[in-house]
Amino acid sequence: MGRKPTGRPTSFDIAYAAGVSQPTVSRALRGDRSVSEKTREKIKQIARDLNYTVDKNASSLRSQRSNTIALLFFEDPTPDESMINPFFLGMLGSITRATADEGLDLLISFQRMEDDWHVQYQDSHRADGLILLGYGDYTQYRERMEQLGRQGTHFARWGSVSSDSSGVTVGTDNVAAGKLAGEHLIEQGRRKVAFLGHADEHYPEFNGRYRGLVAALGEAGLEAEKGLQFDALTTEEEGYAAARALIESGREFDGIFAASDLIAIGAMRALADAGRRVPQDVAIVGFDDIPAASMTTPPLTTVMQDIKRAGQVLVEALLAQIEGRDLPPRKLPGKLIVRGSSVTG
Amino acid sequence: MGRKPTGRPTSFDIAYAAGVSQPTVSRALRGDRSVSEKTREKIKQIARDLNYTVDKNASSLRSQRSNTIALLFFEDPTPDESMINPFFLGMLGSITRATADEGLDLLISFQRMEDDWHVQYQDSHRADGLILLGYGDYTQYRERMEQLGRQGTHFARWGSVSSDSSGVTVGTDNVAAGKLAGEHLIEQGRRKVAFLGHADEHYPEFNGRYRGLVAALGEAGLEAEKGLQFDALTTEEEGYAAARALIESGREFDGIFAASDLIAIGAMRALADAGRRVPQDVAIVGFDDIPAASMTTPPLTTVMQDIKRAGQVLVEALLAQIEGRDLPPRKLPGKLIVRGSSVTG
DNA sequence: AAAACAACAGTGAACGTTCACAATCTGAAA
DNA sequence: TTTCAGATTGTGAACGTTCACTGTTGTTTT
Repeated sequence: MGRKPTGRPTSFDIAYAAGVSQPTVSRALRGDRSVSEKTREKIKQIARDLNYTVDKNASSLRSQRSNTIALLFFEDPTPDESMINPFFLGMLGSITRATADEGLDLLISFQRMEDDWHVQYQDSHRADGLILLGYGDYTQYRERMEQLGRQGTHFARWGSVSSDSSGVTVGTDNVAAGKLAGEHLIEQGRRKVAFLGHADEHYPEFNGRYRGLVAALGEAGLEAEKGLQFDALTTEEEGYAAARALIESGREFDGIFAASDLIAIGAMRALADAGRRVPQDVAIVGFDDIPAASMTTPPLTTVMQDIKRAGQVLVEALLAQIEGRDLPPRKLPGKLIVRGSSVTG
Repeated sequence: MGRKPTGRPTSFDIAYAAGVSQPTVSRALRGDRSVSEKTREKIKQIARDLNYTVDKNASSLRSQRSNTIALLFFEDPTPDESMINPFFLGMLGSITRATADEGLDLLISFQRMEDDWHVQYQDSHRADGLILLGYGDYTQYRERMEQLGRQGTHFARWGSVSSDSSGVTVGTDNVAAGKLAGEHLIEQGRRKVAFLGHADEHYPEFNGRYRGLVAALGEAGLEAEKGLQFDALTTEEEGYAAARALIESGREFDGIFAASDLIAIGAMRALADAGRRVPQDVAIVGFDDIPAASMTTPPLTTVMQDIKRAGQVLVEALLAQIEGRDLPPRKLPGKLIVRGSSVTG
């Protein structure tokens, strides 16, 4: 008689060994206050001895809470699936850390815009909420987000902070950060600053950075030439192409503010190919501070996004939302990192 | 009468609507062959209409299978937690893709060597198996792996392929790959090739690469000078320091094989600071082919590890092990990527 | 001393599946 | 006609927790 000899121990085994009822074991291990210290210690000790761990599935099923969140990367139709935006990879590290600190598990998934199983994550009780990271044309996934909102799915998103109807958004204050970059270039004596990156409202983050640059120029009594803005998505190739277009336009310029580091790196290569010296002929500032930024020659001046804080804030905001108290959108400051690509001497 | 009006639908709701029993719904959606096509279609349609999805927790609890695997990064005590080895980040992308293709969810977690909750993932039924990625002193986590083995935990590991007692190991054929690098340098006319990276048995991967280099030199009738090997872990800083030590040793050298790209990048910086030209004075070859490798000036010649395939093979091996059929260790070939850092003209 | 209240532990059910087995219904074999 | 294998579906239980209550103490209040 007795229980089957095989398999991992359950809370019943612990209860039997401790001489208490099974729910008491559950309460004790969960930290419920209504268990006396003495009993709790005893139970914990036995659990440790028997190598017992709470079954996550049973626990989640009964409590309807998985203590897991899903991190979803949305990519624009990327030709090469393996090449992930390094900035988001950094974010991944930070979010991992933040979730671990909260005792949450993290499920991750890369998705293309076309897919739509993201809607399933919370429905199937795999996760209590979602964190969305994505870039590319904003309007494309605005619709998805509204769908999530309608379903009552909890989610937090990194991106341009605006008055979205649902979910919480956390993002860098792009306008202020762009202004930092502009002011720095102006301080370095640059007068004709080009902007590489999409600047229309489909790309609200880039757009904010552009507006910041324009504002900085304006305050210095300079004018932002419209002809000095060239579209580029955040890849090295597009940065190269945009810089090439800029050079071939024949317009004069002595500074470049690139909407992302990858664009800046591509641009630096184009400048080198065209025989323009960085920083002597052209000072260049990027955005993101990805690891590669410090490895270029010359090292790239850039605006750092506070990735570490970003992860914390995203998780915080998501948890708040899950618990029913909605948080307002949050803007994080950017920080200028001055390196060799923008200062002479 | 009737069920409570709120909450998401369960399989009972679908069963009621379809006029069948609840287990039949489960069978139909699961793809069980013993359900007639007609019934299955009907059930699937209704499920779609009612926006029903199977509850992952209930399913996993009953079936004792979570269809989830956990990806664990082991880091050596890293001062800056946010800086993750870019090579492993690439691997992450590949593993994500592979798990998604198999219909598996992926749980991720970064751990320091000191932690030991990794043992819990399978016990608590969060995951069916583990994939381990890590670098640093091998002996440090050899012990952990044996513990996992004793517990009967399923796991696959990326690293140096050897005769480990438990788990499956998948890795690049480091000796062959190192030989590729050596042969290339020799072809470029280099005769005194230094190796930057730990080369002792505590770091079996680096050790294999070193042995490959020595073999290539040997076959060309050259000798590997022991004084030309300098320790370095896989960071830019250590690469810089190692190259610095090499230069200051006063020994002659005209080629460098770095055990990783990060080391190579650090070394290139040290060479530049010392006024040595790459590739004219010193040809340099790295290992990994991380994204930054193509962005340095000059672009870095390196040995590419087949990341994409690696992810597939790891997942494959793990699944096989979970299903009880153990697979032998797998070695993947490396591929030489020639760029500007090793060829003149 | 009776009543009221904590503090703690036990009881039975519920979460939403999947499993093992029994039951039904077909059409074909005997 | 009887029988039986094969194809479907239904029945009851089980997976291992957590939840909502009920009970039992011992302590404090009036």
